Amino acid sequence: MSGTRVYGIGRGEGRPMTSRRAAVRETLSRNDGFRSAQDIYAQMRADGAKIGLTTVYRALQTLAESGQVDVLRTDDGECVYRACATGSHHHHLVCRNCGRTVEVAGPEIERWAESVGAEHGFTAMTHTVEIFGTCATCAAVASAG
Amino acid sequence: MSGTRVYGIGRGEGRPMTSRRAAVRETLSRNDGFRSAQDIYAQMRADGAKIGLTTVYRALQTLAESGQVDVLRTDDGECVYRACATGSHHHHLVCRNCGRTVEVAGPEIERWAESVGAEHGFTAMTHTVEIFGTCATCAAVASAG
DNA sequence: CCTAAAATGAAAACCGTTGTCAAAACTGGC
DNA sequence: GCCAGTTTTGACAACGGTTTTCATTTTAGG
Repeated sequence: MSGTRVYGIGRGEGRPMTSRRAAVRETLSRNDGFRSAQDIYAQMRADGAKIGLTTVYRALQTLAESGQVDVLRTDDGECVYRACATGSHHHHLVCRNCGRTVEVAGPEIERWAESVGAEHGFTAMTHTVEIFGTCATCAAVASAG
Repeated sequence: MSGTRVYGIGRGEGRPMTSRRAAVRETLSRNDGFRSAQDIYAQMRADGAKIGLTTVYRALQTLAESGQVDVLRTDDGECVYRACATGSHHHHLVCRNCGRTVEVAGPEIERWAESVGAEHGFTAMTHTVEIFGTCATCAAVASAG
């Protein structure tokens, strides 16, 4: 992943970009895959940052609201976040082992979802599409180890 | 939805079908959409059933493990369950207002997910695809009221 | 019946997350 | 620089869905 691309730095999107929020975003963007609030908190503390868990939670949800990071829910109900390279609509191909994530577009999926909904009289459609798999690296490690 | 179709009644799938489990499944199958454990519990108690919340949780997860009901997570992290008419792989078109659910097949989606994964060297792919919208009935009510 | 194994349920524990509230850090005037 | 007003921060408590614990009840076989 790219990692250093940031969005509207210095102005924020609705809310001011405080130092803590910037630090949270920066930490998140150094990560390849989706990370939980507690992961980010632990990582920041390990790096010597002075920040509270509550603030990390708040920063992440602010960033999510403003569209600067993507949110997902894991199977066990945990919220995980990721600083995606693109602000436009996309889906994710996620390694279930290491969390490595590839952003994928799927225009045919958008069309499919729309038509399925219309077919049944539904309107104002939205959808969630995530693909999980084992990435090449993890598969190699698994077969070698 | 059909509602009365049941699966392997009287034998279970891995675990015995106890009276409570049967009651939970029966209650769930009387519902159109996805329902939470607490919904089912409340409904059963309202119907006069003598059952504990813990048992409802356990019954639902047993039924889910054995593939007799489908599980989803709502945006706020709640687990919701549904007795689907088909045991084979499918997706859901869910009314975000009333929960009414239509089961949809999407062979092109399966192919798409598979090829996207392969393209990036991923293996053992799985995916989650859910479509949300406002059903015709709810849209009508909203515009009338 | 009688016993062993499984299921049940009330209450406690869990755990991610959100609310509370006082202290700290910004903000725009003076 | 200093002040009043507002926002942010963070330790801690509370919340809510879910799971665990454990004593009791039910079920299945002899």
